[in-house]
Amino acid sequence: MTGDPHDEHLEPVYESLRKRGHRITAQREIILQIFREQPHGTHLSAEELYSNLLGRGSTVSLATTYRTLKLLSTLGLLRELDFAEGHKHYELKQDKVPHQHIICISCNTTIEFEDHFLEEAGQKIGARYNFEVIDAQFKIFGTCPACKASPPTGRTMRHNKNP
Amino acid sequence: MTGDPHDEHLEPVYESLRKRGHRITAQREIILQIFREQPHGTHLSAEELYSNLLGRGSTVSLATTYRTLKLLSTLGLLRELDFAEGHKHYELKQDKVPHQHIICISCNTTIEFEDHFLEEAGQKIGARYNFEVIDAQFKIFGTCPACKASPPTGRTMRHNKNP
DNA sequence: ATTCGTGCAAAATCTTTGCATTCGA
DNA sequence: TCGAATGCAAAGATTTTGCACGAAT
Repeated sequence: MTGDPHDEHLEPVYESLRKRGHRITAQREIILQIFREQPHGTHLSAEELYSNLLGRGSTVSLATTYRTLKLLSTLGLLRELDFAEGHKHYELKQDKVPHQHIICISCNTTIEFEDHFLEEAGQKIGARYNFEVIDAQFKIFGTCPACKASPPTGRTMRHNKNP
Repeated sequence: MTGDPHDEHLEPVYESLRKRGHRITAQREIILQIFREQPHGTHLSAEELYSNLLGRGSTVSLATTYRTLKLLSTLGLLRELDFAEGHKHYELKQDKVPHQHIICISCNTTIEFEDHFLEEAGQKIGARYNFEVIDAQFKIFGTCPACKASPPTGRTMRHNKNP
């Protein structure tokens, strides 16, 4: 994209780390790399990221995976998303317009959409309360067309867990 | 408020339960009762609700507490809120304008605000995708004025857990 | 009478942490 | 060098579940 791949450490992402006294380790680099490779809008859970890491031969531990996700989220480099599934998801925070989510509480399907107004609203409202805004998330929970048509089962519904 | 307290079972809340074949049990009643008694905007975690139950002599089990919270959320009677603290919070869904939240990722303080536009936006966007909207949540994560001024510690920050 | 809901306790998930070692600045 | 970061394994926290009994319709 920018040309020289060795400019990496000059990227704002690494600046954010350095600025606050955090070190740039191989583990943090590869984790950020994985997020960069994801199609825009992809959100990974800690386990998914960990599997991806193992898949490419990395020896990053699960503990470090969690620690890194938390750190990067705190720094505002990742968005921490919660779809009420019992675990969190993370995605790289782009400079572009962030997207928001619609989540089906029956099948967990998520649909993404962009909305400039919501972004601005987050900034404005945060400013109103003197908050330093890291991320604004708009989430719509409901039932998707498919699940409206055919409920999971006739009886007590259940979220998809281990299919 | 309305007059006759025995109209309870005619309330829309109970209608929602019956309508879908769910029974009205003493456990569900007392849990709903507790939520009704909370000041508007209060959000309880499962454990907080459970403590409240025990406090008033109820013998509702923690398992039922969880099951009821999930059921009532699915029915749209409660809002399930996630402030990235590792556990969820619930609040009674009022007919009034729902409020949204600003959360400090450092001290976990939450501030509430209302915004008519956001409510409408949730409905409209959901409709655009043919979703049956149960709840729309706008959350702003950031650092509150106090924490901006005095970071928790000089070193690695940590969320408040068991003070 | 049925069928759903509950309680109990065990289990499953997800995440965090203490400590010794390793590594980045 | 020297504190920050990591790996490992164990612990913690939160939520779910199987089963037998009790309750609501």
